[in-house]
Amino acid sequence: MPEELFKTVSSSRVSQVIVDQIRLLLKEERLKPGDRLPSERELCVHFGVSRVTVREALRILEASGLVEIRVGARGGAFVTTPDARQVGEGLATLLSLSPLTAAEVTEARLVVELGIVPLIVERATQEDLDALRVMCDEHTEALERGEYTMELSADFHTRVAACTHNAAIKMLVESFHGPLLMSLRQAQTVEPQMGRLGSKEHRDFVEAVAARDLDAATATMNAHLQRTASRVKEEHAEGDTAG
Amino acid sequence: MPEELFKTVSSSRVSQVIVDQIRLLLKEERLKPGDRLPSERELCVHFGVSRVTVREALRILEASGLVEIRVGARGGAFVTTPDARQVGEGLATLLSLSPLTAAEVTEARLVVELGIVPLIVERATQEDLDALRVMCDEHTEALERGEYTMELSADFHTRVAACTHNAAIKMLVESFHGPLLMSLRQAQTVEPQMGRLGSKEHRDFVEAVAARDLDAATATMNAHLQRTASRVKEEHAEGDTAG
DNA sequence: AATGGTTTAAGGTCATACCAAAATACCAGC
DNA sequence: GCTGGTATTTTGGTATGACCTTAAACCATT
Repeated sequence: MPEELFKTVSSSRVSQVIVDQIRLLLKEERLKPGDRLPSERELCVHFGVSRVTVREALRILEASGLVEIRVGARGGAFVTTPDARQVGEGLATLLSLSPLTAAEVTEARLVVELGIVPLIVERATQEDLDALRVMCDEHTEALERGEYTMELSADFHTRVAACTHNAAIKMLVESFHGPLLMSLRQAQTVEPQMGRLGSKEHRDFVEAVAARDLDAATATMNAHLQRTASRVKEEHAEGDTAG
Repeated sequence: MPEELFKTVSSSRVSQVIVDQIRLLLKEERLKPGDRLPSERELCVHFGVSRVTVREALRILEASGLVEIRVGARGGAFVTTPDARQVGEGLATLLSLSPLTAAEVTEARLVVELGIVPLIVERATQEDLDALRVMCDEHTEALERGEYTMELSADFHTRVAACTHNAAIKMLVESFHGPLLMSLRQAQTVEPQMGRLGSKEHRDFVEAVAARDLDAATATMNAHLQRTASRVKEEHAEGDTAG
């Protein structure tokens, strides 16, 4: 008896069916960001299910980052505009719970951030360069005041990624520097000389990009990232995999 | 009156509080993959809330890919082992709804898959090479039978990424080739000569890696990816950004 | 005009009941 | 003794209906 005759009876949850329907509407753009779904009670009669079921569906959609739920009059479920921050955050959440070592994530980061240097050298606009230079100045000042944090460094790397003018890449790098993933790395405080060196490398990189000097830019970024990587490794005392 | 006296009362959702608590247990590894949470009714009395609330919390955790819910006796919420497939899927869901163009994603993919070639050349084991060769043979056969699909190609790239022996990178590449993201790209069917050429490039790449020839491996992969990229671009008729 | 209460629409929570599915235990029949 | 069906129990899934909280809008008083 060919068992292909019987399609796996998917007695999936009613709430899941509702989720799928709404998700489909989103995909087909029949629901656009900012739109408001009917109220829970309206959805009940619309789908012919109880409010509990509708609410479960909304919880799932909310957890997936597809809708945002506001209470009060004029409240309801609103389709969210999917921004990079959210995507990166969701990614980071899963990453932080997956069995990845800090060394692995750092290496992945190294590949990406080094791989995009050619794009940056090629595409960075004057605006990009100005913004980066301003950032470097601010960081120098923060350093003087002893207020230089990893977060500032992360901001720099994120802004650099934006120079590719590729939203996917920007998103990727942002997720590497996301808040949740940052907590993975213990090195929140930066020793003064460390920060000073890192800050100088940032500035050198910007100038190399400004000069459209791919080799110099790559070399600078490479040295910068390798130094960070080795720090992560020694912190975790498992620096025996990489050659 | 100094208004700092009053701290903003945060009356977040009860279900969210429960989610946070369980998430914390996961993060602290007091709950490990495979563990089973108490039944819904037990959680009710434990948290002192109603079953509806507990269920909403479970829906959120389930949607986040942290637990899996099974029905029946001995059912309940089980902590999932976070695997790459799941991570990639969640990522792809958001990506497919974010305003990323296929061209952008393709470029990001190009950066990553090209950037990891040095790692692969350095780290690929004999097992890796054997597996890749077997894969190439199978693909050739599939090609003869006219059964060569994009999925097979995706499998190859995923297996290649695994040669880095870095779970983060493997996960990243997998997410690029995930099922949902695949649906973004229309090119599901592969024209015979296209598949033949791609398949040959796969094989050339493997041999270059086997010979530990970084330049050849990079060049081969680059050509292969560039060809794919240009196809995506022409399909979307917006190939005017890249130089 | 500004303040403060009231209405109203919406989500948030609770309690109870019943249904469905899955694992187990048990029991009849061969 | 083994097989196959049936009952029970455990657990999630759904439905109702009620009540509370929030936030916006509306209105009345000063």
